[in-house]
Amino acid sequence: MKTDERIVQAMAELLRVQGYAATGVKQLTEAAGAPTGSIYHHFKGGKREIATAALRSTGAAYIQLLPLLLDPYDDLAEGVEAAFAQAAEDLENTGWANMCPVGTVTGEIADAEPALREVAAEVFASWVEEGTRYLTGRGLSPDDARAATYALLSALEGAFILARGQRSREPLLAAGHATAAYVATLRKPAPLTP
Amino acid sequence: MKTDERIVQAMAELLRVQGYAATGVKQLTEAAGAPTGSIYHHFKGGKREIATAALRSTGAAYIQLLPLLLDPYDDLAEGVEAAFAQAAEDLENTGWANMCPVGTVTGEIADAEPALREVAAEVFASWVEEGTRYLTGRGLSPDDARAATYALLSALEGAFILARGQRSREPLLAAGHATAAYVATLRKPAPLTP
DNA sequence: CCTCCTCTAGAACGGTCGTTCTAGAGTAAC
DNA sequence: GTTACTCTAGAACGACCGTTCTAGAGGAGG
Repeated sequence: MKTDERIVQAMAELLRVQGYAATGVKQLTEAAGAPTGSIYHHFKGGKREIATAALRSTGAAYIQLLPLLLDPYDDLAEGVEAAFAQAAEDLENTGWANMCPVGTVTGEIADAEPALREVAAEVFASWVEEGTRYLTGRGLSPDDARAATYALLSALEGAFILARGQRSREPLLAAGHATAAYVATLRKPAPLTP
Repeated sequence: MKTDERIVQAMAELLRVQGYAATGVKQLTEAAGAPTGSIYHHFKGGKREIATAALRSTGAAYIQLLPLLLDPYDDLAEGVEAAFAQAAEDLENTGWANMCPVGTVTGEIADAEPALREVAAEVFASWVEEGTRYLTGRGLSPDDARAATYALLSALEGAFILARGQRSREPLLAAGHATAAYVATLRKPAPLTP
């Protein structure tokens, strides 16, 4: 793997675990196995530029999980609940460290780092677009699909925070169950027209 | 207001807007109108101790909003949707700055600051306890009430992040609608026993 | 008046931050 | 061998961090 890719990946990992402000360049040099000189050679913009690259890269990678997780389930609601359960297991297996770097960073730097906030907004927007497309393909109306994507992402990001804080799967399981119940109401046939 | 209370309140405000790592003691002295000496006189534990006090104080204050927001609505689902809409309006009116300090800090420092993480976990636990009690009082079974509280908190915290990142009410409105739809399914009469 | 104590005030300190700078290793072309 | 260029390597730098320290202001009790 090329050095610049190693740097971006290491940054993504660090952002996911400890956020932007707490991640130092020195720590990044160790995690990426590249000294300061290399880092600033590849990324003249320094820490901020690397973080934006990491957020974009994460954004592209995570959205691919959506069909991967939901396609196996004929019943969409069932798939949603299973996806949250999977996330809960992953979180616990990594010692409650794994989270979504985009969510972590957004909460932290929304005001102090406008450039990063904008990149996070872009990533969220791409997720919503992709999620809407996918759920429309699963039979939801475009409006319902978009709202459901927002609801699903919100529940997931929020449950990550609670689960991580409490070191418990319960928030993720409860949020998954709730989101599944909500999605199930959307798939019911429209009420008969009078 | 006493100096120590001013300090805690200023810290809560700063945590809400920019998180723990990005909040400096110097900034706190300006926001609280108290010099360094006063701060360390009142809080020997320094920044960390003030942050824990701020989280606890916030935790106690926010949970009081629950009955305040939901009591006026006979229909629980309707109340939930209205509460999210209210949150969306507040967020926009403060220039997308207002968030929940507990959520912000938890995402940021879950690993780097174990003491703070533990306080956040306590606050979440108290919210879950109080929310479960309230929703049980509104007619839900204890299990449903607890799950619904987790789902509601998760959706709210997550939607805050998305809304703040995108500077849009849409995530909060979608999450509110979804949570309301889920709550509505819980209030339906139990299926007839065979 | 003096004494005692709480709290204010901010300068000073060591450490760490993100970044820059200088030096050299490696490699390909000629 | 020489040149040119990319990338590695880490020391050095100023700025700022959280914390500690010294000094004094302001009252309360005698």
